[in-house]
Amino acid sequence: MAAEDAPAPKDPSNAAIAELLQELGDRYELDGAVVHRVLAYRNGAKAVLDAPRSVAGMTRAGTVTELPGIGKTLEEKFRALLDTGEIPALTKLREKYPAGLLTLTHLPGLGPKKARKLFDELGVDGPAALRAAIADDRVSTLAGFGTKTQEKYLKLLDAAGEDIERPQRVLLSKALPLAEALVDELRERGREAGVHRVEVAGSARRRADSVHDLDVIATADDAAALLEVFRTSELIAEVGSSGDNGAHGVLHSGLSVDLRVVAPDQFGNLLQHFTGSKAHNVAMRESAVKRGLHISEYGILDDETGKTERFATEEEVYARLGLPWIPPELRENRGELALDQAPPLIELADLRGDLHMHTTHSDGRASVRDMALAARELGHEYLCITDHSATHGFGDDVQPDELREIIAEVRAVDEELDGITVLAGSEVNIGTDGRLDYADDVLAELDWVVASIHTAFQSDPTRRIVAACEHPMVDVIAHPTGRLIGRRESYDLDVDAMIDAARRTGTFLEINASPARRDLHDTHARAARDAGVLLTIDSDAHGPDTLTNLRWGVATARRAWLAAADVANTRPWEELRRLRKGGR
DNA sequence: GCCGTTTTCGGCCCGACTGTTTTCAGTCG
Repeated sequence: MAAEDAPAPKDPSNAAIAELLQELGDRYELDGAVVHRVLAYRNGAKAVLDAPRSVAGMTRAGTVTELPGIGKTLEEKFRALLDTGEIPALTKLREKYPAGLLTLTHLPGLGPKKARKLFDELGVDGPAALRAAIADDRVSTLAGFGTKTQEKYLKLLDAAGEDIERPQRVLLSKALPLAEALVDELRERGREAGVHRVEVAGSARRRADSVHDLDVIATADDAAALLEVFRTSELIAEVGSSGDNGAHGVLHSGLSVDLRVVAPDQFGNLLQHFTGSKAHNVAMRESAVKRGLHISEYGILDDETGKTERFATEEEVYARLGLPWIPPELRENRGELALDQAPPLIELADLRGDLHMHTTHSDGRASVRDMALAARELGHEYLCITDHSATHGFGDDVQPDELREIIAEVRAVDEELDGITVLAGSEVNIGTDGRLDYADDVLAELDWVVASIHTAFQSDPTRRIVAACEHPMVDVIAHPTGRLIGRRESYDLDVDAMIDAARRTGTFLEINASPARRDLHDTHARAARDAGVLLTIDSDAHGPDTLTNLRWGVATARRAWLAAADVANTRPWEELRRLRKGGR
């Protein structure tokens, strides 16, 4: 094969590029760069992660500097990465400082300055060397270090064990119910403490994919009494430090919780502050400073009057800054601070049906009838049974004959049950050749066809998904990127190409509501909507209990700025069926 | 390093806590 026929090296994903920028920021910080330069790299990493399109592609097209926080220097670094496979500045910094030094900065309380000093003065190049230096009592002799610091490091090293990792994040579906249970308890048992308001703040309130801790904000007549309720809650496994207006605890799951109790007239300021995100708050403060206003968790200081104004509600905080109240899901500094009014966002109650779920015919745990009853109980107008298809593994395959039996069963249950429409569908595998694993005449008997990739992720998913979009009977592409939050990156998919194919062919794209997927994720779902593609939100339930997954899909849809009209299954089935691509 | 009702240079959010210090740097959220 001639050299020019060799397949082009794969473009680095946005996640991979963001990781490199993050590392550049960390290493420049270690190198003693001014803090704003370091921040610029971290902002760049966020911009790349938030970008709905391929940053490698944008770099080639010369449009990458349109992203906020990406300037000429970062553009050059992307070019170098694409041309040579590496960023020279990063290569140099990697030679200059050992990786173990960055690992050390993951220890809480040991930052880049301290790590650098340990390296320069004692030659400490990682956890093992730090342990040895402590054993020789050399750390406490350094200027700026003392015996307490040395003891703290030893404890941290012992606690961390062999490998020091970044703090783990917990899926929202695990964390939010725990936060809500705690809030309920504080409201109930806090009555005697004269509790006024208790709210979840932080990334859980923003409905992020995952959270690393929980923040709860409250007001009460008797703060001390409310803190006592917190400390004695059965949800709290371990009570940490605790002061007059706040307490820290650890749940049985290991998740950290901070409770802050404030005066009622500051509740809005504190809730806003602790809801974040950091990027949202920083951007909001920067723009406020230009108008002589200084925002903190305690209030808004007006330079003209010299007075700090406190607000009981978030609405008043935003109004003082000339902004509409911004729904927490939008607070990621993705354009929400330029809004004249908040966009209408979809709510769970807007969904009329659920178009992707499994039964015992494939890998589900309940029958068609039980799924239908559970869906009716939830108030759905319709549901669609979409078991796996002919090539699905693990003994969960459904051959064409069995599919016809399922269709007959679905028709019978639909006939039997009042108050809900039961539809017959399938989640059809997209093969490596881009073809589906049922013949067209079989597919033609279905009300709804879901297509997705379950195998051979490395085998050109873009071409396969585009081919599926072009199939006249495919209604929707399910969990389009294949990611599993915190566990598996998306397969190498050209999302732009998929969105374009979906728009061109009238194929819907799914926001799979399984809490470990939430796929499409927010930025991609927003890009799809902006391109004119209709989304669906589906539970992908494998039993009656997971039909309520829709909640997490709606959370993602709201983070994608979607209104009810942007989601196909907010429509009655009779209307939705007419929206399917032509020829059906 | 980015960016512009401070527009090509000079700025670039806010506050708490800790431990080491004689007034503050480093770290964190």
